[in-house]
Amino acid sequence: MDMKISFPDNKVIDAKSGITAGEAISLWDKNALDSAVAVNVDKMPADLSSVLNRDCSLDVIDINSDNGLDILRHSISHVMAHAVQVVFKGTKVSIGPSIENGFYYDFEYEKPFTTDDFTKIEEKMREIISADYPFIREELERKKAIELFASRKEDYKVELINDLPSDVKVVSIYKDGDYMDLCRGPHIPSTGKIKAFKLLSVAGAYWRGDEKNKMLQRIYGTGFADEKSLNDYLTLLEEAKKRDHRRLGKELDLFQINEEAGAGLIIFHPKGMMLRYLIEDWEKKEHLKRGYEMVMGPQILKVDLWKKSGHYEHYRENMYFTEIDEQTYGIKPMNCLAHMLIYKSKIRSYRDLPLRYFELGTVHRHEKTGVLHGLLRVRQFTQDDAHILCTPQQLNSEIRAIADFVHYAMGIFGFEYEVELSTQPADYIGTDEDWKLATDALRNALEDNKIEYKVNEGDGAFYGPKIDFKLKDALKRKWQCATIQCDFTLPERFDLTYIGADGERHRPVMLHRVILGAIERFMGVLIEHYAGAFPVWLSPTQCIILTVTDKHIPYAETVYDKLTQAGIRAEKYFENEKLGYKIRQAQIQKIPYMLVIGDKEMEAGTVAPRVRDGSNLGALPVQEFIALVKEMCEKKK
RNA sequence: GCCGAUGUAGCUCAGCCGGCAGAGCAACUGAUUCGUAAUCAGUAGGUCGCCAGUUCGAUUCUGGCCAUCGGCUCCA
Repeated sequence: MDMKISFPDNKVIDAKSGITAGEAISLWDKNALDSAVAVNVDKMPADLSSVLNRDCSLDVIDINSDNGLDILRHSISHVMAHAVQVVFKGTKVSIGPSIENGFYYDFEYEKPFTTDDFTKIEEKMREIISADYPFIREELERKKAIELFASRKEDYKVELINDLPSDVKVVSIYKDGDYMDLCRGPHIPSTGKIKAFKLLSVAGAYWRGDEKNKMLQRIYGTGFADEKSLNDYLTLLEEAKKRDHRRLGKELDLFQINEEAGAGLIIFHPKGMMLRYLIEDWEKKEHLKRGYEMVMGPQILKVDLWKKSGHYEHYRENMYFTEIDEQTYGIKPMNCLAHMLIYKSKIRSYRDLPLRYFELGTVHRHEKTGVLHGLLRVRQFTQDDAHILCTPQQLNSEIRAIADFVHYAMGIFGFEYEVELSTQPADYIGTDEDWKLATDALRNALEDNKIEYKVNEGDGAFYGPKIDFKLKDALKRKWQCATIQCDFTLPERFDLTYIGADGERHRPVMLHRVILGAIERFMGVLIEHYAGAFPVWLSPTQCIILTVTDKHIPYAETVYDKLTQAGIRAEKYFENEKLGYKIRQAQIQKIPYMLVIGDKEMEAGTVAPRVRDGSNLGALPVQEFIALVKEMCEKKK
């Protein structure tokens, strides 16, 4: 029986029913199979070995495509599980998907795996690869599959099959050599197709991601189409390590986290504080331009107020409390409460709205020890927080204005970001009706303004849904910085009202929002983003003056004075060292400009700026250099 | 909080299967006065994370705690 198979180039070939997808592909293009890992049959992914018996369209999944790489990595995870079960008898397997940049597999084994075990596992993997076992797909009736995995004591697999929806009658398994795994597929044709892989790390991971479940051992690894791509990736990891903000924070003398002071608490050194000051100063001005008013609330507020807001009930675990004169106070984990009280201090008219209260508010949250991470996850941090109280009709334009603000701010720093809409979580306050209103308000604002977003179900704050802006750092990790949260509940709980045009009392809506998020976290991301080489406007030290010999010091002093008088952040480096040494030191400190002062400059009354990138601006009068730096600051370069 | 690893000089890291603690860089002193990524010599610097236990003796072995790192869970 003949059938017609079509390909993406619109070529249609006739083939006998019963040939495999792989055979069909080589009939179409004899070279296409070389880099093929799987195939889409009528847009559904399938193995190259899958048998065709009706008219269909085929589309090769190339190893160099994102999809192909996923399939390759997933197959490598099977090979790793295979190897682990051979090397460590009695290991139970659970799940092993491909992930961004690699794959992992979760195991249960009596003893902890260490990175030293990787050598043995990798060796066994290489054996499996050179044996070139084909990946063989088999379909089993659900009950049979349960029996099969139960007989092999693979409890996790049994649980997975049991939990499949009841309409699933048949499951697929894949075999390579004497290993078998429950798997949807597809897989690469055989283990020999694997050319480049490496195991990277081992870590604990809860079964099914639930902390109530047993903790399994997760081995992370990665794989690529070829050795070179793998090495490029490993080099990239090394480069990323070099721009780790914790390392740069030390090297550039920006901040410390001191064991004696406490975990998750940042101590800013002069240079780190200068960076912070520059960011905050810029940000305050930007807020004032946009109709925000600066306010400030206290660090601690009586516990009853936290009960009123719902924080006590829903956020207590993350809060610190203290006793003063037999009264319990909560140390603020959020800034909204004082802002509510400011609103309530007067009778408000619809003409007053929107009110935009802005505070660089320092908050404390009791984060679990295991999650603390440099500047990115801390216990005390300062948010560039604002609460906007407005009428429901004003929501849309306010949200738009915030989204524009975020876009502008991210542009200044050159960050890419993605937008997510997070909806009602399991633990929440307020009515479902208000939640719907709030969620719709956010969604409509996104849609009206044609902002692309994805939905994060159940990820909202306890008092309202939110729009999250996730920016990407050097390691391509996504960090939540800006967020907009829509809240109908707190105005209700605090009985906030305004007098409308109709003379009646109405309830305002509140938007919580941050632009940079936490200043600490933002700085961490910023350090990695710039690899410590801050643009001129943000550099704690903008230029460093290097003397060639001691006799140039008096003139260098006059240059230093002119620069500092002009508001340029300059440093002296007049030590008795060779120029090359000083340049090296300045280079390591990533200072934007080095001003070399020698005979030529002294005689001509100039400076010779060497730029951080190694280029040279030649001799410039000091005033000209000052103008240049000022222009850079003006342009936020 | 959970799993695993780690904690030695300001920094990066050796070392110790129980017997006086080591290097490079940085710092300090001196010599050198030098033109675009490391001049030479010398000096000083450590309760070997903290607290117990075992031992004649613990930085080393054991236990607890603290902190850090890689993840999980949670989050700005």
